[in-house]
Amino acid sequence: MLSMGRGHWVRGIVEEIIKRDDEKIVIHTGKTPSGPIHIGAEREQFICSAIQRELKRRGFESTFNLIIDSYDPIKSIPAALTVPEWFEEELGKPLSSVPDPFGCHGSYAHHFADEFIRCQPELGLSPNIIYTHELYTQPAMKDAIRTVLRRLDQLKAIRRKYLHLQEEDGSTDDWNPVMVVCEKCGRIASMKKEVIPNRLDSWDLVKDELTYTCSACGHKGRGKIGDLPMKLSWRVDWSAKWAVFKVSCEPAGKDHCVKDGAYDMGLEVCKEIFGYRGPLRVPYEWLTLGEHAMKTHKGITFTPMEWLKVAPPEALRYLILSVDPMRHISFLPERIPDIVDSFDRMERQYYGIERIPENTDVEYINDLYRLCVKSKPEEEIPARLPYRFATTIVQLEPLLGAERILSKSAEYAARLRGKPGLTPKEFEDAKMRLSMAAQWVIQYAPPQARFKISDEPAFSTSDKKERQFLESVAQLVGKAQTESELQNEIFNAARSIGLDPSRAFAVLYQILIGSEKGPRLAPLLLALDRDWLIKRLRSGVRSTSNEV
RNA sequence: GGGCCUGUAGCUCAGUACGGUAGAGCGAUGGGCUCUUAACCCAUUGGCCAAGGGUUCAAAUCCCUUCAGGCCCGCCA
Repeated sequence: MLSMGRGHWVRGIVEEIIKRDDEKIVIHTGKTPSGPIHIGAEREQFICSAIQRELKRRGFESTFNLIIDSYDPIKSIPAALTVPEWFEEELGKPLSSVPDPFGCHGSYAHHFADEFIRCQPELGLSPNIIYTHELYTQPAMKDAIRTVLRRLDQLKAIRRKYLHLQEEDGSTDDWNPVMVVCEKCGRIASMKKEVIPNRLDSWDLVKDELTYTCSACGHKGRGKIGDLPMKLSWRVDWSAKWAVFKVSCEPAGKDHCVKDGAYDMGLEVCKEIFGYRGPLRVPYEWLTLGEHAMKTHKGITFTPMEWLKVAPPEALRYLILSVDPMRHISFLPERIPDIVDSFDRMERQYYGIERIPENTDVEYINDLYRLCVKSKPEEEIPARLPYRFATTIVQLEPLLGAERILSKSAEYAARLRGKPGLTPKEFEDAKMRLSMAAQWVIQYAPPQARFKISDEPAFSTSDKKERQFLESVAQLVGKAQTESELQNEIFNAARSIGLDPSRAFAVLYQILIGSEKGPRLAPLLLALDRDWLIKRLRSGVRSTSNEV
């Protein structure tokens, strides 16, 4: 996709949008809050965000709406969710009128939508939020319902074509796409074995009246189109919103973009029934959790909120926006340090302090960086605490304490940029990365990335020089030392005994953390309780002297 | 049955729209650094570009055919 001077893929999309010459540019995206909304949904959000930013860069204003499909019926309860027994009764009601099983929001829809929405500003996104249960009270949507009923035969023909239904004349096709929320039981569909929407029995467009039968409780109702709570079914609903909002562009997952799929049919309905040409389609592939697709209903999810606990928002934007929409992204939480470090590298390239590989489009880097930062790039490159470093030092917290971890980290981050210290903003960033890294270590770090001081030494030596060395170090730590003195003294001790320094360090790490390598030694030794440390060092000798 | 995506170094992937003879990061190995913040620097190691055929002076790139993996087409983005 990228090559010399071409820039980011979003440019191509934006060019097509501009070519449409819409009066107003409206970008849409939607999500059904049927359960926890996972990180894959952010792909659509970020694509829209990127489009909006690129439009702005070219001097075009645009509107970015996030439609929450809160009026859809709840069809099942996600496996990962524990709900009260009586929740079965809620199936078939609009998500917006199902109670929040956690009790903290006004409805089921609000609970899950809200968690997602609250993450959006953190991720550099600021869509207008539109709930469909509110949208459907608007006159424009009521009109859309009237339009659909007026042109029902034409609509049915389109539907038959896309769903490959046999009957040619449609004489037995009594389908209609208008669903009514039952005044008696509150359901919009029954969920017994399959989804059976509440249907209209009759309608009178002159009187603006209709009758319906509830498929769940059997209630027969009647009322004005303007008064009754109702919605259009899926593919027609999508088109209606396109037409009502005059949507210029809406990305969609590959499932909807299949030939003769929902998007194709939606566009035709939009054009033929509502008289609007419909949006530019931007198809995108899925973001999977390793090998597996995320499935809300099976509880296989990773949510934006979980991301924000362990990694910076820019890195998520980077993960998603650095990949062509039609390419599949395989995400694994274990790889977060790679992702953050890659983002940092790109940042350094943007600011010209890291070499850009040959054949790489500089414009692409520039575009991508601007799309990844939350608002605008800073004048100067911010000093960053490398995430991988953070994952290491944070594991020393039980020994060094939070304060020294923080000061060490700040010092290190500043030194990497050749600065005397961090600005308050950079300091906050470093602090944030430390807490994220700490959380990552707890939740996602693979075994080789973890270490800790073992309670019992897992190592002892019978080598004479090594034993002598350990004794020297035990004596060294008994004296007051600065870090650099101690570090040098350890080297000197090893040399004077004739022990290879790298071996000497390995021995110490083995005794302390059961590994060949570890964090810088002197600060670690000084941070430990002195008596404990001396005992530990000598234990590495004593246990063998018993054997000998 | 129909459609989409992917297959390039141990790993993650650039490079494919406009063909010019394979790159990056990570890893691994070796070395350096009065000697380790798993740092840094240097070097080395790495690939029949899934397979076959075609077009061409020239193919990872275009065309055709296979194979493998993933996914979608019943309101899951």
